[in-house]
Amino acid sequence: MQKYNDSTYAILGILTTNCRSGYEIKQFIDNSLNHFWKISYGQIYPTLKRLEEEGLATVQTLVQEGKPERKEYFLTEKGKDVLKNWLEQPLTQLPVERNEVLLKLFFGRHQTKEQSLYLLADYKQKLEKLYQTYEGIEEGISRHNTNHQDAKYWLFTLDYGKRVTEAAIAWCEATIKEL
Amino acid sequence: MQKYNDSTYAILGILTTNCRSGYEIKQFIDNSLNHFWKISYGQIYPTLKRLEEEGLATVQTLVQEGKPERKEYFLTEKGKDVLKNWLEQPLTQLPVERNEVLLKLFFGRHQTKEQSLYLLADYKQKLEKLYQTYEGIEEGISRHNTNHQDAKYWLFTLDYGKRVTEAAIAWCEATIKEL
DNA sequence: CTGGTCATGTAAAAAGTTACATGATTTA
DNA sequence: TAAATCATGTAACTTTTTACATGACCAG
Repeated sequence: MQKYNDSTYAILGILTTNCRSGYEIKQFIDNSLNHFWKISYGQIYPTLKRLEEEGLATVQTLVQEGKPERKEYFLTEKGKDVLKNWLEQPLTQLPVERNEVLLKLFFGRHQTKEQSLYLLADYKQKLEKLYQTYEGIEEGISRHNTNHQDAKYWLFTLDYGKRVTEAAIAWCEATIKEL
Repeated sequence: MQKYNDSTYAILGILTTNCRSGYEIKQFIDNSLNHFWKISYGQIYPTLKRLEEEGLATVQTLVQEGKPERKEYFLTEKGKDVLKNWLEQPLTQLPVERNEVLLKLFFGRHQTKEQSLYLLADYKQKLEKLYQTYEGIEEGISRHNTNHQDAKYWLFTLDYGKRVTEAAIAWCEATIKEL
């Protein structure tokens, strides 16, 4: 079976929800996936084109009154199979999570203590804001999608984000003290 | 001031340690930076070339007996300035950390419960191994570089890795229970 | 004599971002 | 009347990985 990159699988997965057009997919990503996967239009449209070319999806062009044309994509059986197959594979290796703050702190000897403290304080603040964003999304899902079949899994991913962010905040605090 | 990408700054930073050649830089990255930043030869050599061309570093070619030639790079004042300037800037925005496991779990409705459990168990196992790797590196630094000026900062970054990995492991456990 | 270490590098491909172009409708 | 929303897409660019090429030495 041919291989695709993870962003392609993400799009394949999103097509199982009721998002059908490139525009809708982008919105879905920005609202629900953005904390662990983001994709730009520059990737979405060419990918959708390719999915169709390779028989993983079919297109239907809708002409709407007062709105631009809209292309709706639907997974084919082949597309569903490809997605299912990917879902079954465990990940081969943990990806390296690039972290600019750690990179800067790593070379902290070339900075003043104040600069390092500022770097960490700023990072902490951004993480706290992120945590709040997670809480907001979580609440939104809990309120509006209680009986949505996917909601359970969406909440799991948010819980991950919260826990990891919490740990990072605690690290900031501890490191600020130790500096 | 011209902008460079973060991998360039990483290389600039490594040149402040006593790593001087592309080969040594790669080793340094694999041993010390790998948990939050990795770079391939395909990036290192062209970057070093560029650093020299733009006056951020100077080269000295060493002819060694019984070994290949070795190019040693040294930061210039300009190079040091560029590094320092970068270190001073706080990060503009938190990067999105792509996570393949979360992406798969997000579409967990299309999997059996067993598959999701397997995915999480496998992820947990990999995280535990990673945690042990961190402990190993930490011990190595504590033992051999106690009085190295950089050691303190290196240990901070490892602490980050440990804390975040710990949180991820706890999430795996909680999610496995809740599934 | 095989595989590892030391050491350089390049070419091609893949992956991803950014900026642009288009244009109608709706809302403030 | 300005700007936001809906909706498509591409071209150029940047970043990064992968695979290849070269070659000597040393240890098992």
